[in-house]
Amino acid sequence: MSATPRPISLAGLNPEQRQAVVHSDGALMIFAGAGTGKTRVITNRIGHLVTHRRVPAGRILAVTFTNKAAREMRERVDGLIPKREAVKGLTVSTFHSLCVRVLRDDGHHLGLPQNFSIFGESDQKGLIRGILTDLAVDMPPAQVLAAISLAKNRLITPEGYPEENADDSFIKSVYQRYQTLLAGMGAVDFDDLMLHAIRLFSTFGHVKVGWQRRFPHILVDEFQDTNQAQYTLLRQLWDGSGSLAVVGDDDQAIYAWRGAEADMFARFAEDFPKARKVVLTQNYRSTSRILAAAGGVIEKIPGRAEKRLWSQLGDGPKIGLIVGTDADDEATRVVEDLNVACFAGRHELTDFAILIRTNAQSRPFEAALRQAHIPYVVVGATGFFDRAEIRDLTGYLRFLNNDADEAALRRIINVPRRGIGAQGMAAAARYAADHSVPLFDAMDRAVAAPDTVPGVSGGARAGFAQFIDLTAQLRFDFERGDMVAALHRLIEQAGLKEYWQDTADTPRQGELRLEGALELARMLARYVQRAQEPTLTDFLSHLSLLDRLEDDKDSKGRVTIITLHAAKGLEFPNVYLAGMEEGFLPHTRSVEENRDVAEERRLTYVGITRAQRRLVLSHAQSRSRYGERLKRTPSRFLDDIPRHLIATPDDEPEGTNQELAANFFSSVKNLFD
DNA sequence: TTTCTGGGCCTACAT
DNA sequence: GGCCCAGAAA
Repeated sequence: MSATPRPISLAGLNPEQRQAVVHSDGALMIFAGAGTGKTRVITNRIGHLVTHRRVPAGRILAVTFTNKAAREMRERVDGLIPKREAVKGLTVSTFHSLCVRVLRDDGHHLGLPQNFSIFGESDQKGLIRGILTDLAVDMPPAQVLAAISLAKNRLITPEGYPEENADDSFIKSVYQRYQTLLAGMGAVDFDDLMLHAIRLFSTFGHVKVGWQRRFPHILVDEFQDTNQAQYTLLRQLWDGSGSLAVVGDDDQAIYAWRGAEADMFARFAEDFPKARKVVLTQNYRSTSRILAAAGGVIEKIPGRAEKRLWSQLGDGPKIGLIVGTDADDEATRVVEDLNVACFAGRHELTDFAILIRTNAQSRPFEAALRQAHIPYVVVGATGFFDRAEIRDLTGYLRFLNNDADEAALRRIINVPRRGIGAQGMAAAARYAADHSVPLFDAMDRAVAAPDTVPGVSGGARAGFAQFIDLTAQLRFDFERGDMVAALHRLIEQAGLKEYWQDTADTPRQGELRLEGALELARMLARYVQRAQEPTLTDFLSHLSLLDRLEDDKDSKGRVTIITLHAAKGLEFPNVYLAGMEEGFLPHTRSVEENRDVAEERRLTYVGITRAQRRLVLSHAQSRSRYGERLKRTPSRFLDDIPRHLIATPDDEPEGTNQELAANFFSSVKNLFD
């Protein structure tokens, strides 16, 4: 037993923050405007529970939006409580990670195998594409998938899916079939993680009670972006003993398209009428001008609950406005400004972020930064896991973990080339469907007894045989021995290394692929070292649940390019909000679909409030798309920012000429020191 | 006949 | 980078 740690000090907190931290049992809502010290409140609340109220850390669950946020929160709690042991057993995780844990432990009650696969977006699309092909319907899989995903986030089962019109009935039938296929493969998709956990808790009371007892104290970050499924899970998980604290900012709700409800706080207040309310309004991040600009944009939302943020950080510089003739010009001007500001203000490159609406916007900025020899990171763009070699390797790992995982099997069956094509696979699939056996069994039979599976050519049969031998050997390697060594053998001996080199466009690309593969091997090695009981299943879960924010390079000494959605929760001294024009903010899709532009307004608000000191808005007068030149108009939200906050060409930049000159000479001098 | 290869097209926001 | 289609290659 560890000695009781010394109670943490609450001296640095303002009165509202302190209320939120020391609130005892029951429901608690914390309205935390941008930059008002939300994470501080959560971590201090955890610290307070542990050190003042002697709650064992293992009884506390903190739910965050991303794994990255979870890791940061854990680190901050560690920093708060010097006695490490006191926080041992604390659970900080995302909803999805928590559900994986629940389902690995207790999913067998639902008939879910312990080694179930987790399907990502491309697996889902592949599955849907297959169904649509079977039904001879020509339709983009993404559209059907979006409908299914939205239904799941709203807790609508295939049986409960509406049949009001032909479209609904069609989606319903695809949805039903999709779920059957997933179940047959021992697989769940991302949304299912939530749904299955909910079903598990509602069907098996004793399982629910077990988890409830485990976490009497629950804290939820970014509560405004919780969807119906997540909220339901939360309500199942909390039995009313202990405390349930939800923290968030309805002005920063930007995930309605993912099934988050318009006003989660209102729902919470209805469900827990006795909930204590705390509102945090003192902003510790931004200058008054930035807050005024943000306020101008957000205040226009009809029916919004007014809360005025204030700060003591002074006016700061005026807000910059950069207008480019086209996307490249916008980027060039932004980078020029960034260069000067970095130099004049004696900033680090880390202090700068370029915020974009869509990933496609990053290209011109990357080009301009490269041209200026300024290092940068694009956060969460084409992720590590989208790379061909990584998908090949994880395909193998997934198949070895669960040989019913058809998506993985199809990915790797002809990698490296084994002479198996569409015809061979179609023949095997036909047999599998006719005889209700898994696809892999059909392949196995085609090899063992060639005549039983019609339509498989000699070449394909030889390929199947080769694949079966290889995976049998690999499975043995992974189950018996050192997983890291087994992965290296897979890369070296299964022909993948040669395959990646041979199919690369340039030798350099081949090298990069091998490096990518070795990076995955290092990730496995790190996992094996850290985990108490390393398993392939568990490692794969970790990989599936990694968020796109996590695989980014260290941003030290680099400018950050990041989407508005991914930037939520972050802050930078200098922020460029790019593409402030109709089409991006608000996005064309939100206008076309006649959706509420309020969410676009909130997204702009999120962008503005990332800035600590200097904010620059930029837009382009035209953009070319598919060779076409499109004229662009400035965003309507620009009109909502009070004119006097925006710098005119006559205004002095942050650094005066003298300062500029002084900095120049001192940096030249540094070169010689 | 089946697999392989090259070129055109397209791509919100993401756990 | 993936998908789809057309034509080359085995």
